[in-house]
Amino acid sequence: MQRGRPFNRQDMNLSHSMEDYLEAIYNIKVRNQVARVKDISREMNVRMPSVTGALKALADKGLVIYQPYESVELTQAGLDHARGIAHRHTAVREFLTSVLGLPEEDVEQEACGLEHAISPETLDRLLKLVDFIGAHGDDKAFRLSDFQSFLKDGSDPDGDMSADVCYLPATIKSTRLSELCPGMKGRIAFVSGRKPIRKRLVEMGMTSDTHFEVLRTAPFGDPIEIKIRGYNLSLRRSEAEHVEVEVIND
Amino acid sequence: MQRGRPFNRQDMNLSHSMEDYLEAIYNIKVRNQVARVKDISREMNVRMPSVTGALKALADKGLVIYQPYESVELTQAGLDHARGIAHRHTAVREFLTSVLGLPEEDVEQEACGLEHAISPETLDRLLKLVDFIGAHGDDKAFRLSDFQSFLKDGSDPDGDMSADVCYLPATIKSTRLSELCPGMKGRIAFVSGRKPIRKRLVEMGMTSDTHFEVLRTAPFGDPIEIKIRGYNLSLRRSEAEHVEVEVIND
DNA sequence: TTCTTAAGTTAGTCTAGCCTAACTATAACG
DNA sequence: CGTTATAGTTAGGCTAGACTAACTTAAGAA
Ligand SMILES: [Mn+2]
Ligand SMILES: [Mn+2]
Ligand SMILES: [Mn+2]
Ligand SMILES: [Mn+2]
Repeated sequence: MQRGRPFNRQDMNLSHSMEDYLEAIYNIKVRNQVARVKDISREMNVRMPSVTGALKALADKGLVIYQPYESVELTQAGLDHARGIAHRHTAVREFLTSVLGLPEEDVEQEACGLEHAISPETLDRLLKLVDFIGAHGDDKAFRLSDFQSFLKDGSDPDGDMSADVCYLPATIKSTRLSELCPGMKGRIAFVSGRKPIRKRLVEMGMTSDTHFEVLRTAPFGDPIEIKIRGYNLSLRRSEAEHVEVEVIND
Repeated sequence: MQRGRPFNRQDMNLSHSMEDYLEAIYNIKVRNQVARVKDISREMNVRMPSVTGALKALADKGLVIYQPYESVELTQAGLDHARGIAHRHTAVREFLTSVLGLPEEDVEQEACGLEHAISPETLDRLLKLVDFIGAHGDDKAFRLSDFQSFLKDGSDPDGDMSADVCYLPATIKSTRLSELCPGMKGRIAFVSGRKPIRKRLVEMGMTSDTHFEVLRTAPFGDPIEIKIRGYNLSLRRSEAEHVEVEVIND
């Protein structure tokens, strides 16, 4: 009851449909670097004119850059938003499979329906629940109160996941390079931002599909050092924020 | 991705909006016996002409009986459907509060958004998760695998909830009288079905707002014996199915 | 360089779901 | 029994989001 408007996510109120378009664009770009109308149409199972219409609406909201006949670019706001939706999707999927034990192949559609109604607080706790249960495995016993206190202060009586300086939820499959922790590996998906920034990063070797490993990060993640193409490369945080990566859990 | 149609729930495909109308009608009837346009309008925070339109749509689908200027009745199909939505709502709410520990007052809207995207399998497991954790309380430890095997065969190593002959999930706040287990108490909410059936049940004392307790049920719940207005009353299952009750956890 | 074809856009239609404004029915009251 | 207030309906408008049909663009093949 009380059919009100959804949660305030950064002052932007997107419909389920617009969120799905944004999510699709993001996922296609992570896979393919570029997202074209046909790709989106195929991914979402709608006709191309529907995509054109959605792109106009998203462009009006400042979330994508859309020039007729060109491949669609995400703005910084659009990218942040899209990443958020994709994270909600994976968080829900992982909850359904790893906590509720539902079969992988059945949960995709359901996750994509639920993701639009997940509040920021619920997302946070869902991520933590999945990680908490993942860390405990199938064997180790725990109390609900253990989880509740882990929620509050990050403490865990069994010590498997307490107070990591750098912590990325296991459910997250793609994010900014600047979010990664030392030891993590990944694949450069695409580089965002304005031309000069993109150019500079590409010249440093941050081209799509290249694999890398994070070597170390300074206290506030600035700079971040990675191993890429056999070289060690040091990036400023402001640069690493423009590099969208797919996390690889070997 | 893949914006397809929702789950097949008894061959009926209701929009989120239509589900909310049905849920509101059900909840109002559980509280008030009758649901009028104004009540629905207030409950859902929409204007009255929107309600009139929704009622016409629901009547076309055979879920409500709608005669201009009269209070709205649920058909048997509509009642079943509505009860299902209300159960999804409460299951989600209880999960959010008792497992994720979110504050009661924050979760209503979110539950009402999520309920529309919950599959039957997920509902089932969510109900069981809440019950399982409820039965274990905050203190007793358990493994995820305990829950998983409880899901499969209803067995629980700690024995608190194994193999109850009669089992009603704790999250369910209102249902048919025929679903209740011996020892449970409740309040008659309303009686459904055609006039002669309703009349017969009312003559037996099954009038709205009357409190009762279930004394015992025969193996397949037929007949069911209750204590009501100081008398013991025995009902056939087919009759008890028409009595919608609010469960009272004293 | 022209032809062909796939990708993309435009225009127009339809449905769901909300709204306001204006009209109508019902019931309660004097 | 007529008046009046409230509940309810009808008519009409608007937006979002899908669709088809028809046209346009751009890129590769001949
Ligand atoms: Mn979705
Ligand atoms: Mn999704
Ligand atoms: Mn709802
Ligand atoms: Mn609800």
